[in-house]
Amino acid sequence: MEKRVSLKDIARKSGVSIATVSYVLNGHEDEKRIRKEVVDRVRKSAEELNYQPNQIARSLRKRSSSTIGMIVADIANPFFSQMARIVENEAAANGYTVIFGSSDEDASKSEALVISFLNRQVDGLIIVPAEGSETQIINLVRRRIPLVLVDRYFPDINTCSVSLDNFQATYNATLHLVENKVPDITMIAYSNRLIHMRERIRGYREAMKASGLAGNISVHEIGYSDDHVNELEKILRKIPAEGTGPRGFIFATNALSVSGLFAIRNTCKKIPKDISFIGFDGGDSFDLFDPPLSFVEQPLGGFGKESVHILMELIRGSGKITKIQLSPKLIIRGEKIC
Amino acid sequence: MEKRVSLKDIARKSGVSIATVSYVLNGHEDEKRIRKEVVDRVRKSAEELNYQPNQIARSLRKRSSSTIGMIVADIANPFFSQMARIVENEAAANGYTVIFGSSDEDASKSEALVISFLNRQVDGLIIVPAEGSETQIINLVRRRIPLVLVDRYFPDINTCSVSLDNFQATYNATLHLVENKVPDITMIAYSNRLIHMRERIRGYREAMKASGLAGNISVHEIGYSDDHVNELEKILRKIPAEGTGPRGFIFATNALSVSGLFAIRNTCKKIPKDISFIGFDGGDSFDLFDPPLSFVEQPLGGFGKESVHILMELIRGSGKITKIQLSPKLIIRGEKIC
DNA sequence: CTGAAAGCGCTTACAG
DNA sequence: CTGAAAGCGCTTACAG
Repeated sequence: MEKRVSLKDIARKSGVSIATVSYVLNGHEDEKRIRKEVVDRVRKSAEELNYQPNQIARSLRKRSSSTIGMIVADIANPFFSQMARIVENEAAANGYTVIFGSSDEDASKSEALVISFLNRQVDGLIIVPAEGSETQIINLVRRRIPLVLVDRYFPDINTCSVSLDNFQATYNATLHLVENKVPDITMIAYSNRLIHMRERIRGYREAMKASGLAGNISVHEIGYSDDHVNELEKILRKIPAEGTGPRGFIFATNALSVSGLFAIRNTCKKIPKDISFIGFDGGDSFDLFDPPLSFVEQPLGGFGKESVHILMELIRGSGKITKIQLSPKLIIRGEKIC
Repeated sequence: MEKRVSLKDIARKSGVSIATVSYVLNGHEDEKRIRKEVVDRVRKSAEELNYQPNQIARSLRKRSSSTIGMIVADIANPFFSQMARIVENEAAANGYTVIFGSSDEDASKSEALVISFLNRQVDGLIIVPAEGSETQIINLVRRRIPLVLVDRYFPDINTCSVSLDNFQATYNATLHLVENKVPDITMIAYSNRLIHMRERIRGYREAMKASGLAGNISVHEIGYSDDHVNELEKILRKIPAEGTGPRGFIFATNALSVSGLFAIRNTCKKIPKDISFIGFDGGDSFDLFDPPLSFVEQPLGGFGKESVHILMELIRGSGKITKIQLSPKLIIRGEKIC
């Protein structure tokens, strides 16, 4: 690589000190009362030399890198990559760059990323916490690292967080099916202790109870590393061929919803005749279905914007702990298009 | 944030100089012939103080940040987010962190990202170049910045690149339809001067000519910012109701393929009865279709791995320009599942 | 065997 | 109005 031009080069070229150049280029010429003539000379030199500041040097000196770290479960997953895109834009609007990392829902991978990001002196972290990552989160809180948890949080740890009202999400979804005379409703979830999953399951259970269907409660918790489609096919095959109507299925995540669609297709069940389907998050697969499928919509834009917004406040020094819970929207569809 | 422990703290605690601590912690204790006893003392202190190196300071001194910048069109697009994930993993395996940015296929946004990343002293760049970004790429080459272009490249600019054999991809796809007695084949592409698009279109054209179907050549180039689905619906509605068989459609990108599926559904055309469909890249939407849809498969893993691999070589100082062209795979499916 | 010292490229409190 | 100087936390050529 070529040698880069530094403040020193500009200083030499314009016959002033490095300090003066720094003041001018950082817009402190007024408070430092630099002569207009000098200001112009410096600006011109910087322009001519095509000066670009070395952010690393600046970061070291300012003890702030204008970088934030974001840890998601898997950046290849559309739910997270869409969120990442919004975070990227919001951060850029605030003059920040984002480093991303994928934890694969694994606490030790997550910890390695946290350490790597902190060593790179990120100014703050946005984390989709993995199961079992309580210790590392507590550690961050203790060290007063600006931190926002998103999608999930730990009820016992006092941190900023942006999450969905997960209880309401599945509660509403369940009620919707009940109102449509679907009494046999199964919830498909991950076997995961994290709050977002527990709340989604609880929402379903409470709605069933409230509808007098406590006896029909049926929750399947699938392991993260299981063969989802295969597990779901097993469940679907157990449905008696002649029932009293469609059987309801509510899926607790987008990945499970899509696996559900595969299992339904593979077992030749039909939506809506055999199955009343409610997925989680949107996606082309839901929209392309005819009739388009119903789902719980998550406010992705809100997740991204709020988390950056809160993090910026924390970085600027407000010690305020903000916990935001966004409302889900139940998108109901059913009209056949063709 | 708490004050971090530095080499100085360890030096004081173990009663040696900062230099010695640095040597020990960087594994130079043998070549510097540090006494075993001192080595142990330093290691123990570092451990006890829970020392974490400040990468920013190290980067400034070493003039290398162990960070690479990757610019894609849109990280929210699964094609790019999947590639990003592989790049993340490969880079991590080499001790590198990745900063991502989305250009939205806009040369000026891309340039802003390039500048921002260089100011952050990235050691190299992996770029999915936007249309019209030749100048900035030439600039990078001139400055000898380690650089790998991926997905597309500029034939007139001598850079490392990893791309698909795009000509072969659509050539094969077209021949496949011809062999299946589908003579009326339309190519749906972006109106874009970039090589990957031109080659995909050329592959189709040449295959048509080679099959004696030059008279049937039909290419639709859709603007990036147009309403794709709407444009495609217009095209589909022009197909005469009673034809001599299905009409072939080959889509030049994944986004276009998915828009195509929406347009087909919206106009109530049926695959495979009315339309022989060949998409680009995989995806749940293709797999969920019954029968599953055929498509040109891109070696995403290869894109990610090769680009990081080549970039690492460049960073290590090999001046070798490597241009890799990966082979597409035509995935043909058609058996109805239900 | 070990350390003093220079220096990476900045910013900023302080002096004049 | 402007600059000398210290210092952010490291690495490394050099001296002894």
